[in-house]
Amino acid sequence: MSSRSGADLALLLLGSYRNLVDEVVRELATRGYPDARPSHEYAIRAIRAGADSASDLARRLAITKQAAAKTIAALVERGYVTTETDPADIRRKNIRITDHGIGLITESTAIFDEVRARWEVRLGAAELAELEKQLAQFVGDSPINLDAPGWAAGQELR
Amino acid sequence: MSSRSGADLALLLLGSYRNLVDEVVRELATRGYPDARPSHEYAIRAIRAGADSASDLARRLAITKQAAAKTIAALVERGYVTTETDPADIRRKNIRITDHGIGLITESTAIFDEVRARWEVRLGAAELAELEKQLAQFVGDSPINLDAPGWAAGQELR
DNA sequence: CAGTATTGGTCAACCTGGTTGTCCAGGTCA
DNA sequence: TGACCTGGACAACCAGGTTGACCAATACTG
Repeated sequence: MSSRSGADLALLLLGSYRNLVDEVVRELATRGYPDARPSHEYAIRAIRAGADSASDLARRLAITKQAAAKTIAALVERGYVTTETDPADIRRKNIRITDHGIGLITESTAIFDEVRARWEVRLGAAELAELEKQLAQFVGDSPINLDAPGWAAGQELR
Repeated sequence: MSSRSGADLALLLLGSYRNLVDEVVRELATRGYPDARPSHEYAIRAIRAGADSASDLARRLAITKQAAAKTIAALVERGYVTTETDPADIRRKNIRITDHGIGLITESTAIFDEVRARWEVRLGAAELAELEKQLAQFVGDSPINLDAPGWAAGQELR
């Protein structure tokens, strides 16, 4: 007999996520990044982690390369990255993060951590750490790689 | 000093949610509901909870009435609900859940609970309950009503 | 009761973040 | 040289929303 239903659990997880992320996006807007979206942050992080081409980014984020190309286009448009064709391989277009892009993830990281710190205060450090450990278990048996958070900003599943 | 970053925490939450929901959708497909999507389930639950018109559903799910109308159209198309104009108010179109719709949420609820039960086995009942209590805190201070899970299947935030 | 305000629904256009499918030019390797 | 990857791009589409404009029916008010 569960005190809560499984469906509620799903809503709790999603609700917590959205609370956290919405807060970050909101705060980011007030700090000079009004057009930054979560998917941008994840993409820039992936690029920084080594995804220096569209195909590369697609693999990291576990999305199609077309989707990756669109994301990159959005990032370029907002000035977070630039692209230039690879001299060694004409097909390739190397992605480089601009200072503005660096600024974005720097701020974003800070805000994420601030919100987490607030949660830590409310829950207690040990409790939050425990919670994260438990969540990691649920994610851990997933076929999806957490290092590759692309599935993050996705559709619901098709 | 955090053992984990705030950004990771976000990913853990989202990852757990998607693991849970993907599992439910997948299993639902094998049990005769191959076209059921999470948003459908949430919508039918809201309807069952009393949202008997499009505007009503919109309020419950905290989406626009146009979006609610689209969702209802999808539900009708799939045979989960039917609509008929209210005899007492010609404008209104009352929604009624079909047997097929009842079947969907019955199965869905069962599957959600099954997955939750598996998590419970892995974590321990007390631990999972604690986790849910903690998540409820994060969601609790939200302006959004958890009884109204519509914000659930949404865009990232605009 | 008339007149105004609210409410339920619909159409149309658009957005985001993805998806297929098709295609080609440029590199890789037998 | 020829057969094959691989990076990228174009086009069309989808889900699940959004705005905005609008109309008809009901409700409220003087």
